[in-house]
Amino acid sequence: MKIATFNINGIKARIEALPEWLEAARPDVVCLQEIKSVDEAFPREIFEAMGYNVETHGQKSFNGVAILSRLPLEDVTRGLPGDEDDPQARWIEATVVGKTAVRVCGLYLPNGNPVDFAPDGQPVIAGKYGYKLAWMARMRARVADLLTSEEALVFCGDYNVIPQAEDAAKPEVWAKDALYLPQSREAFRRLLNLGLTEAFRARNPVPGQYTFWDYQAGAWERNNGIRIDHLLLSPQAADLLTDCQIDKAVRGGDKPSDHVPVWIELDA
DNA sequence: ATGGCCGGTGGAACCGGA
Repeated sequence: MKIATFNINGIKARIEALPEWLEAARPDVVCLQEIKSVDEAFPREIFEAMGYNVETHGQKSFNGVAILSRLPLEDVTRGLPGDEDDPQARWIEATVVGKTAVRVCGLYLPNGNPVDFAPDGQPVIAGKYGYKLAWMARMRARVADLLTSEEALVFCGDYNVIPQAEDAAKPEVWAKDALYLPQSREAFRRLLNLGLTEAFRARNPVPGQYTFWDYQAGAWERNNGIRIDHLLLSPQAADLLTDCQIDKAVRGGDKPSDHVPVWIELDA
């Protein structure tokens, strides 16, 4: 079972590039982030015609996540538990019914910038950065809850976290950024410490592998990237992991997203 | 990580992104 994550930065803008990649990569399941569309406006027919079941959790203008799957999807839920008043569409779950059932959670973790700093140099945990860290705490609670089921779990998406220095071409410039602050990286490690395996790092112990290159300042041409799109696996899913790759070439295609797909192969 | 972009909104600038 091939499961991918892809921040498409707008479904309307990627209406050609996304089907092209699906045709070439043929994932069984793909979690999309930043669909930037309400559910009613998502062009589901295009993907249904390609054999995918389509489940969306969108909103107007920003954010929005979706799951496309060639295999049946069951028990679809929308929204990250822990704050019923959160209007931002950043979380969707579904159980993929293959040889082995896999619970797939697609997520678009808040960016968190800009960050304010106190006179002592510490980041102020408020505003957008406060929302990011609170969201990560909510996610941790949801992950812990799901782990009690002992099923194969995949948490994939745009985490907006650079885990380590080797995951950025120029780590020094990110020192005061919400994607790389110690508090963000600690919260990411706290997720891993629940017992999750970060699929790419588990299989590729090489630095300088990125999933995002900014549109500005020739970042792609200079390979000035960061690795922020991740797939985290429960022990039951990690036992089935046979491969994990970044589809870097997608960034060099026509009208690309600023992110590229990352995928795993599970023996499931 | 900014000189340099892009997408969405709404019909011109502006916000949000990372």
